[in-house]
Amino acid sequence: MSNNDNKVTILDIAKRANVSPSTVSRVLRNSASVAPGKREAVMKAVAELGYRPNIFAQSLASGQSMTIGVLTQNFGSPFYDGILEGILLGLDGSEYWPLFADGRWQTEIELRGLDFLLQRRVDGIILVGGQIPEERLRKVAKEIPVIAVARELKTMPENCIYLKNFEAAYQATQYLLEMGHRDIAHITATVPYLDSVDDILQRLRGYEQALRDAGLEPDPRLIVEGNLQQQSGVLAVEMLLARGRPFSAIFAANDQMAFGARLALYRRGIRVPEDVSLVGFDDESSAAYMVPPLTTVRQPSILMGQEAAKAMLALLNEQSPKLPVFEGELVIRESVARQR
Amino acid sequence: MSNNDNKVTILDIAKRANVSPSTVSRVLRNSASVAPGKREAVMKAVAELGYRPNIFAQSLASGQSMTIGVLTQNFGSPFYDGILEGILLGLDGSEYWPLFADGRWQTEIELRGLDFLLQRRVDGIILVGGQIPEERLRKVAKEIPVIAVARELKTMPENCIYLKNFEAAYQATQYLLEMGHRDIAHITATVPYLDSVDDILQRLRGYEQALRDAGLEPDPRLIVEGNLQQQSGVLAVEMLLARGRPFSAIFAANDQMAFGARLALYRRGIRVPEDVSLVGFDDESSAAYMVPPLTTVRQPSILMGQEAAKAMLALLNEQSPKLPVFEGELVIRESVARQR
DNA sequence: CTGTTAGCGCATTCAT
DNA sequence: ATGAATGCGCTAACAG
Repeated sequence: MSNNDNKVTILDIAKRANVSPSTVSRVLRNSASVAPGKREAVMKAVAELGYRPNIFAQSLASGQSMTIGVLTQNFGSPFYDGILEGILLGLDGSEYWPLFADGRWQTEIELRGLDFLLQRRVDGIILVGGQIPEERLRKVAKEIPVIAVARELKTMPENCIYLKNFEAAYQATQYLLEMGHRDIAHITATVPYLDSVDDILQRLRGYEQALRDAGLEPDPRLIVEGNLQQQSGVLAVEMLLARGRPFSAIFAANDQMAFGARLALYRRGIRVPEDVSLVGFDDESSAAYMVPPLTTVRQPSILMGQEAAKAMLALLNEQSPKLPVFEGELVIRESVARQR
Repeated sequence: MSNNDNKVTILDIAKRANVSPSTVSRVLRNSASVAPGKREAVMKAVAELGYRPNIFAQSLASGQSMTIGVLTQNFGSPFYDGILEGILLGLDGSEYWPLFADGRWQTEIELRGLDFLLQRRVDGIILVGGQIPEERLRKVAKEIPVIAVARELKTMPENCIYLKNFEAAYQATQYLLEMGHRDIAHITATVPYLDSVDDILQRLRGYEQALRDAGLEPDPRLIVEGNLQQQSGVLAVEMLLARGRPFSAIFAANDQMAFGARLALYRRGIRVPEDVSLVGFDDESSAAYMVPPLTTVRQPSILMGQEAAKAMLALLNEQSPKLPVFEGELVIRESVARQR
């Protein structure tokens, strides 16, 4: 079919430079010392002929693909895209190139994506969230390096970059308590085809624990469930309102649902923060531009992605990086008011 | 180095199935008819040995990489991510896989990305926005199919999927005029290292033309310049306010800047839409969740991405797709009020 | 330091 | 319909 080879091979430049193909290979990948004169001749020939190494031949011969598989969950979602951006940044300048696959929060699709990446012979895999069973991951990790971002793997903790969701949620809830709130609602989430995402569950647990430590028993009527998307935040608030149980604050498990909640409150004429205070999670960039700006927990997605990329490069370089664990920093903005 | 081959080659399954390697290849790629018995034996062996074709060997031998290069501008930005999501969707089910590169709105980086994709021997290239000179693109297009999304290529119009920015901006401005506004500000944009992005420029032109057609001369004091990001919308409004030229409406060249504008107005105690009406562009998902919801021009990013992917697949299949041109639909929400 | 020789795994003639 | 042979372009021993 339509083939895009400029047909210049290592052989052509070998002839042009009056050396052997292997010498060309050597200077190109700097794998052994070559006489300065020949090196120069090779470089010259390369430039003159506009030579471009055929990556498939390279990979076939060397066994390395120079690619890193990135298995994400939700292409187009602010938080995950931030991580991807970070990975891109972290890989910049390296010889590796990312190969993306999207699991769409469905384990089956995710597994297919994993297979695809494996078939593409990626040299390493970065998981962004997701739900692939750890057992499967351990099998993969025997073959190639595996790093998980925004997911805590119980059985392979040394391969994860994540945020302490429980602690961060605890802190956020505690802040609301300190501001005098006693009736604090929580919007948690499940995703389609899946009962719960561990991160989100940890946030719920942190919320509950903070209440208990303040001598309050979590009230099921104050806990509603969305699906991480904005629209579900709208519905969650409407459900909350319908239940008739009064509340003075809402803590949403992510910013997107907090935005939805904000809109629902607006539609009902409920003011933020005068009537109800609102706290989100993730600190995606829109959070600072909500009206009023949203108090939220900062999850440094870009940084996390960068760290993941760096760790992967280290692993590919036979080193053992120590991965950072992130604390969620509470970013206080005007969406929370003191409750008298 | 760390090599991840399960070492099962076409030869192994040839032996196992008592056929020749070429027969195996034939059944695997369905390139010629094979006796049902042998075909079955091959399939069985494949399954039993867990055979996975080596994609590099395939590519090397066939000259096809089965990948499509996607050159984007701003990984992590809502609008472009939407397009990427669409491309992913459109490619789903095909044998092709996307390879992403990010130009970061800098022509130099973009050109490097293009080279990288070419070196990766992609079978086709989808450009998402960007500024690569058309001359260069035409050269590439001689080798492999090229499709541009969200960018109008003057010299190769049959390869573009874009939105009529001028007309859409005209329409949005006209709407504000119909609502009684006469003093309409516009937030346009340039990006770093670049004077202007053509899309954005077209929106400015559409705005100006609508004013003129209504008998109003565009007032330079009502035109401010951001950089497409949210924060620049804040600054733009502050600049506008500082100029002292009254206005009753703002039309921002994208939603992100509209969000920034919204915040700036809020901070100044200027109500939307009672005091100032606001219109954005793109209809990214947050627009509907702004408070109040943002009137904006819908640019169907996901759909555009899907169409691009489909068109690319058609081209790779030696067909000539006719590409759609999108009209921007004005989505009317509460951020605009009638001016008395 | 450098050239020669073998593959890497598969697709594709060319015979049969 | 099928097997044998050749080559894709490059890397990596292996000799010198």
